[in-house]
Amino acid sequence: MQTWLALVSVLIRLPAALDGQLQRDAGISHFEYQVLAGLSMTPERTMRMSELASFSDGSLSRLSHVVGRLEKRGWVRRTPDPADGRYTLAVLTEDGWDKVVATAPGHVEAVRGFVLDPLTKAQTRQLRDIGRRIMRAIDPDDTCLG
Amino acid sequence: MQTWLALVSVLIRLPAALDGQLQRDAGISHFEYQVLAGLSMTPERTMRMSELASFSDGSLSRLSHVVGRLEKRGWVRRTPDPADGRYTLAVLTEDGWDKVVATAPGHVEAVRGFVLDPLTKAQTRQLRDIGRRIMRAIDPDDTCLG
DNA sequence: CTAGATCAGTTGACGCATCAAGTAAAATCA
DNA sequence: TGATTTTACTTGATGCGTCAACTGATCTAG
Repeated sequence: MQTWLALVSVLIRLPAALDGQLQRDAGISHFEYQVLAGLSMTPERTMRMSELASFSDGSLSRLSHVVGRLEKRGWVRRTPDPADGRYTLAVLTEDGWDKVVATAPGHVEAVRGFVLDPLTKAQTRQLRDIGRRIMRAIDPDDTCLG
Repeated sequence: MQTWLALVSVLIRLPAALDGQLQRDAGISHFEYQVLAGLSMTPERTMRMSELASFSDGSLSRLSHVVGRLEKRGWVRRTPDPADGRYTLAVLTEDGWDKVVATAPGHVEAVRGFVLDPLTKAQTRQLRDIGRRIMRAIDPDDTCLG
């Protein structure tokens, strides 16, 4: 019960704190950051919309709206996949890359400050395992986690 | 890093899973449930709006909107606090009490299924401590947690 | 080779959260 | 006592996420 109440607060307040940091320092939401960061991590800075959606834990519809906005800001562009016209490729532009490079350090520091630093090494390891167990309970046939 | 990726998924998917269960089974959001459950836990089934807001980890504005909806559904009513006219008391109605009683078991079971059951006893204890440490890092002068 | 089914993505309407501005009651101070 | 400030809350405009309906491309059966 105590565990649960502690967790509920974290579930609400930690995302709010992280969103706040990104919004203040970079003018983007955490979801937008995940999208840009996801693209930046691939060799070609490119991903299919559906891949990107599951990577960033969002629906395809949500991603479509968000990428639309990111496109207007000049950080992403879309092209049909030459290999299969049903897929759409989201590509990080040069400006988008710069945005990620400028934003990442502050965000990583916030994550450290809020989550990693307050915990012991053992707790950090435990938390990784705890997270995986919970994810398995929520969605047994999920393949996102290593 | 692995810890962080695991945690991000939990932060997004666990609330979604819990919201989903409540929405399907009771037609209310997790926040609405927290509000009703909070009121149901006090002896007089009554709380000041500002107390209720901090209990349920939401802004006063958000609570005001939500209580407005709950009032329309007949589960809560509002009266000015006789002791101080600035405060508004939110009171759980009989129908509201019945709603909580009908909803709680399914929700508790979902929490068990998603969070508590997959973890060992030691992990559950660890998670409580982890949650508190994170909350302290986010908001050092927060008094919500025991 | 073509008719239907399926897959990937987009779009628009609706609901909820957030922010800024507003109201009303109590406290503070002149 | 009256004027100002503070506190508690409400309201309305705006923006984002969700759901259902849609478009177009590819696959499959006959």
